[in-house]
Amino acid sequence: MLSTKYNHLMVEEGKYEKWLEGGYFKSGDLTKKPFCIVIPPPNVTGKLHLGHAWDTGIQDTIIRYKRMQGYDTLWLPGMDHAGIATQAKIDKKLKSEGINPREMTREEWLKIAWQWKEEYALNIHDQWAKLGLSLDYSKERFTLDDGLSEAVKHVFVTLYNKGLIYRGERIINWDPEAMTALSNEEVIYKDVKGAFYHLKYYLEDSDEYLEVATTRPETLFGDTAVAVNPEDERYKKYIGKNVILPIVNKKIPVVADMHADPEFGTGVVKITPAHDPNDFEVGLRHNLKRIVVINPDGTMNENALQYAGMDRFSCRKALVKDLEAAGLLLKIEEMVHSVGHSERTDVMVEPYLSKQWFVKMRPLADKVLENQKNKNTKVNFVPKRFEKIMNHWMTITYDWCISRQIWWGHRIPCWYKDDEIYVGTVPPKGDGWKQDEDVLDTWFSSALWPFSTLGFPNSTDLLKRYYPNDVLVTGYDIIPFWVNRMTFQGLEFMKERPFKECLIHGLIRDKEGRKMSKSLGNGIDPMDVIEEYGADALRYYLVTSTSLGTDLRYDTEKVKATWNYINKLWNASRFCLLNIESFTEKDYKLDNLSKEDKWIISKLNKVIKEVTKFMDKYEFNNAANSLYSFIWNDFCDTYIEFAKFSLDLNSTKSTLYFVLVNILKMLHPFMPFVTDEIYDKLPFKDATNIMISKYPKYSKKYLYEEEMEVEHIIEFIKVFRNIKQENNVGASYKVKLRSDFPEIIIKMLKLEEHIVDEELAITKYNVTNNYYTLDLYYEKVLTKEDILLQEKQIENLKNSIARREKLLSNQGYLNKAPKELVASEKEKLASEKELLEKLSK
RNA sequence: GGGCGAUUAGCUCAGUUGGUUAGAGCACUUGCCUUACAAGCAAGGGGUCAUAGGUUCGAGUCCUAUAUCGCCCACCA
Repeated sequence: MLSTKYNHLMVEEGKYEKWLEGGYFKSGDLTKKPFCIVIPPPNVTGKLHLGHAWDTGIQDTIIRYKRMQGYDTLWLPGMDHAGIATQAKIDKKLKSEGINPREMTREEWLKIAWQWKEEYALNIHDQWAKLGLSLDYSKERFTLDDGLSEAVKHVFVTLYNKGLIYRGERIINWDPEAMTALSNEEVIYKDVKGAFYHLKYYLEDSDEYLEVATTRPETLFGDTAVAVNPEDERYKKYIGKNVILPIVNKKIPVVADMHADPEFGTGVVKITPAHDPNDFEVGLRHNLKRIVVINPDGTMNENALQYAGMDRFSCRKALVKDLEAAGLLLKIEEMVHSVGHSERTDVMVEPYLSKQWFVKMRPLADKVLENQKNKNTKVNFVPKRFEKIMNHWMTITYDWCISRQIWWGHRIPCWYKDDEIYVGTVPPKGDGWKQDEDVLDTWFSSALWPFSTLGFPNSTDLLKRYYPNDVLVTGYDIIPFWVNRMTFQGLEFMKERPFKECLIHGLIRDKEGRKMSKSLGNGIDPMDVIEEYGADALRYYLVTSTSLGTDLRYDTEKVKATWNYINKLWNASRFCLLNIESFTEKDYKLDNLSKEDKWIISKLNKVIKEVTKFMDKYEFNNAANSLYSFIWNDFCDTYIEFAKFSLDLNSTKSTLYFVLVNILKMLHPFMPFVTDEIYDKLPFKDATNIMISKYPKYSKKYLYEEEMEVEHIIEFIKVFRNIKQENNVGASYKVKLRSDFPEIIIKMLKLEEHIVDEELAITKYNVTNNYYTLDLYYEKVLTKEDILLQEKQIENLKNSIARREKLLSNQGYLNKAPKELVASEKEKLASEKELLEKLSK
């Protein structure tokens, strides 16, 4: 039997192991229809956070629902090597141990990295277990495992051969901390206080100068021209002349280029082709030299003359000081401008000329845009509005820089020998070939996740059965990084969308609406929440408290409220179990049912219909709310109270059992642990475990036509209690029944000892809901307040009647409103009028 | 500059083809230890649905402006 109070620790203890032993998470029953979700692989850098709990909670809810509906569900687990992030963490750890990671050999370092990965993978497995996720571990993958590496190589080589991957010298975003190139998506723009430095660039052999404004004076060592707009009257005369580059004292030309905006700054732009993407383009147009002045680690190189070796920011300071001393600094204008920062290391990225590998995006993106126009083959976003984000990104896309100068990742399958280049899935034969040192962007492998995990590039049975995936669940923040890229790679290599539906949830914020972050110290460890309130409470709260796509403000009070809800379920179950302990399958029959039995079953039936509808639309909040009010209000507060008067009847026991089983099943996807515990205690059941039991189905046979009769009984009980309390009627009162009263009302209100036949000469109150009427007699003189109260009741009624009469006299309403609505309005009006008459007799 | 979202009770949020007098949890008031649950039960108070127009028989819901907050994208010499 269940203990008197819900104890989440005891309930959740050992359950996950039991599920694993039962093999319930395994996919592969070919007699069933397949349903597949691949997990967004968490990074092997650390612990799972609340966002993961939310994301995976949603997926497990879907998977458990589908599994109970009879699908062959594959929820494929896996992890991401997370190149830069993981390497940064490992390096940091090594440094803290006094080891310089760059002095290690690549092989030595990788050995440590794999140890790290094993350690963190264990953590993550442990956390998945705590969360109760029904993942099929027999199919688990890692982005760096052999199979996935094959897929990566295959994709790289194929795209290369198609001309969709190329190597070239471009301005890329350089992270001087991690010392690697980044893609545009890995750069986060932040507003920072900076300055506009106005410098004098003297014209050759002249006292005249051009005023050049720059935010990055230290790049002037790489200037190879200054540009003015060809239409700019102020500067037309200087075009073709030379200016003297300050400090460097070198001649550079004044060129005419549209890039210079006469409206912006001074209208004169210094051109540094090696350190600015726009200047790079200008340089191409004017055939300018590209001079790199910064080292990969962010220090100045020899081109910076006496500043060589200084950090880029120290150099800026020193240089400005020297310029000022030389009279070359006109003014410093403070300004706030947005500067790119590395997503992972948070240092300012440096636009940097460098030879990197790129994916040519235009043809791939066009395929996505084309495919999204086809209703039957597109990726369907839920909520729909997120489709625009993908479309927008695909429209404006630029080539994707995929090479990274780190060690942790897929090595680029390209070999060099003198001037020869070889790209292939296996190393070239012969001596002297040297493989490219770089690895691929982490997202290059993540982009293949929906099919690389299923055996691609081989045409496996798994791939045939589970691709495209049915659903992908992720946050809106990684649509550009991941969803977009999976989509174009899926279309390119599988000729089909990677998943039919893409569910987008929001971000978790703290109670004040701020992002959870380490620097704010407002992060919450899901494992602590599980310890305090249980995984069921956490999951239910996360999955059901917002509609998809919106952010969630994490509120401990709500987790607590969820715990109370589970405790309520626990106790209701306890009540049921206490009364059906010796109940057997033979006794279980849904016949000879009372009105109340039929009523709750009918209500349950409607809830099944509603919950199923909501679940199918992924509206978990609505599904859960509908279940909540049924369980708490209809089942616990009403039916169980009714049932207490007929617990000896088989019909009551059967009804209790029937309702309990069905609510347990519907709750199971949201709170797997506690529903398993209770289901297990049932005297008999339809499956060895609730997670493989059959999901409830709506059935017309449970409809109860006289449902309203019971509703009227419930309503009367409420009216009576209300009047009793509002009028301060104590324990001694009498009632005279004026209509036929069902036993259940008399029992519920405990009226037996209060019933009299005659009229009494004490305060009388006519209690009615127009279906049941009684006179309530009690010892009290009617005060002015009481009379006011009665008057108020009458007034409310009059107002309501007036409103309805007006509505029903409106010809437009009568003509256009649905018939049922009009009929029910009429009925209500009649009943209100009748009630008014009685009250004001 | 372009786009998206939010604005509903003191707080956090539902309200998905426009249809009774707008809901929930928490908080609040009153009365109850009624043997499933006091982490509970019973009853109650609390909202001009951001503002202004419009469409409609009927608007929290649709349209047009405006305001405030948040996010995304682009630009930023």
